[in-house]
Amino acid sequence: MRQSQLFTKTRKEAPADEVAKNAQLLIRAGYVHKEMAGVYTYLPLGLRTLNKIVQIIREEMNREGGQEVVMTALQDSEVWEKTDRWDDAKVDNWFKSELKNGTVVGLGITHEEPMTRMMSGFVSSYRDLPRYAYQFQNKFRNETRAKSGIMRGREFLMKDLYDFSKDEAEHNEFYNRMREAYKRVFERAGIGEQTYVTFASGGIFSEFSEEFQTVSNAGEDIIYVDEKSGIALNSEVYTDEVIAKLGLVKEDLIEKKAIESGNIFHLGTKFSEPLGLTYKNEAGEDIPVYMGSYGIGPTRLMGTLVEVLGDEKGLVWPEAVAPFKVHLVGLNLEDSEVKDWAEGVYTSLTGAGVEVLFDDRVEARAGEKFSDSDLIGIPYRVVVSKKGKENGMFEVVTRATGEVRQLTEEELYTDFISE
RNA sequence: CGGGAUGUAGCAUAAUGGUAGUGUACGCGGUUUGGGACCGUGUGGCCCGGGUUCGAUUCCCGGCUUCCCGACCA
Repeated sequence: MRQSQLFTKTRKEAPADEVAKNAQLLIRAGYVHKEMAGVYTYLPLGLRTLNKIVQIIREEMNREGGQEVVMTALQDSEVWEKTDRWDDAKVDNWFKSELKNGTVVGLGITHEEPMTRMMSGFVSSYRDLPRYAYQFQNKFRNETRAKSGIMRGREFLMKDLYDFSKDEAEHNEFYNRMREAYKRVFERAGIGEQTYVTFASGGIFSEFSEEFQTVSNAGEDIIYVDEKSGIALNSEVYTDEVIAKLGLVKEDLIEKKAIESGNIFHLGTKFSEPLGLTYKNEAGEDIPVYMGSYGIGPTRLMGTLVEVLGDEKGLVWPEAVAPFKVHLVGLNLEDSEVKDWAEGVYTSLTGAGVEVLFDDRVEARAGEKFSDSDLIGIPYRVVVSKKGKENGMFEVVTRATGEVRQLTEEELYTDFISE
């Protein structure tokens, strides 16, 4: 993509109404646009990154047998009344509205209910289980206080997967696979090292749920980490009893702030029973389906990456989620020879399938281009200039480390295309 | 939802009971050209409603907005 055609622009100053690092940098770099408190639009660069995150998650879900669907945002209140999650006294963050005929509807806060009801049309025998369905879908939550930029919004993208298993053992087997899948997601997104599987309060079907907590000062949660074992506890279950049960020693636990970047949960028959999702076993008996839920918010994950990896100059994206792999920065483009050379490199790289953002702006000065490049945070900056043209070299800068290399055109192609 | 702030140009800010200045961005002219360079010039603005007042962007009341602290976050 040519930067001269990109409709977004960078800004030197962050908006006064954003304090969160993620919002400041993402807005300055032109990745997101704030519509309202807690509601952000994803712009061309931001959407590319968001889609990369989504794709990583999708691949890992598919690998474990997940089948992708998209459920509706608009929700029928009836199904939620059956599980007693419609009443404002029970769940207070619904956006509610009604149809012209008076039927009461809401915008989905999560999708256990409709997913369970929908599956009841397809599951009737033990032969139909287990099954796994998931989606990427915008959730709406009428939070009393949106904050932390894109980390806690009123409308946000969520991946939610549900497992439909015959019994607890079958569910647990899948749950364990999901834990590993989640680890792979965070690893691939570039924050595996900072992300801990964390014990948290469970629910009626299990003592614990597990959260994926990414250590960051921007976090809202307090966790206690045992660095030797890599086990962590959420402060909500930080008791002597739990510590002993997990075989940990209190003195070894280090308190840290962390962002909840994912969650896996045992649901048991909490939804299948009230919604009538049962199957016939081999003896012909009706048995409620045993369920679990698995959530990751791609938009929150994007914010987490900014919080954890961004520096004073701007965004720093891991290659796997960067909007482009290469930021081709053209200097001295008023010189037609340099321009032709830069265009040739752009054509060669893009022709070989390399994602390139080409800063082809003729009027912008070098300093501005470098600052923009740092802010936008693409992993590799390739500088084409008159100086470089004269000795046949490109300057290649790695954004994350600041490493600078001088490569010939051939070395450049070897480096970026061969893999 | 309780408490505290806030609202001036696309963005960031200043002053002011007599209709507002600066930076940046943007347009034009020129000098520059590897880290947001410079000179000149121009366009562009007081959240909404009510009250006080000869006169309100300014003071008062209400609303809304946004932010912060707390509560909440299934």
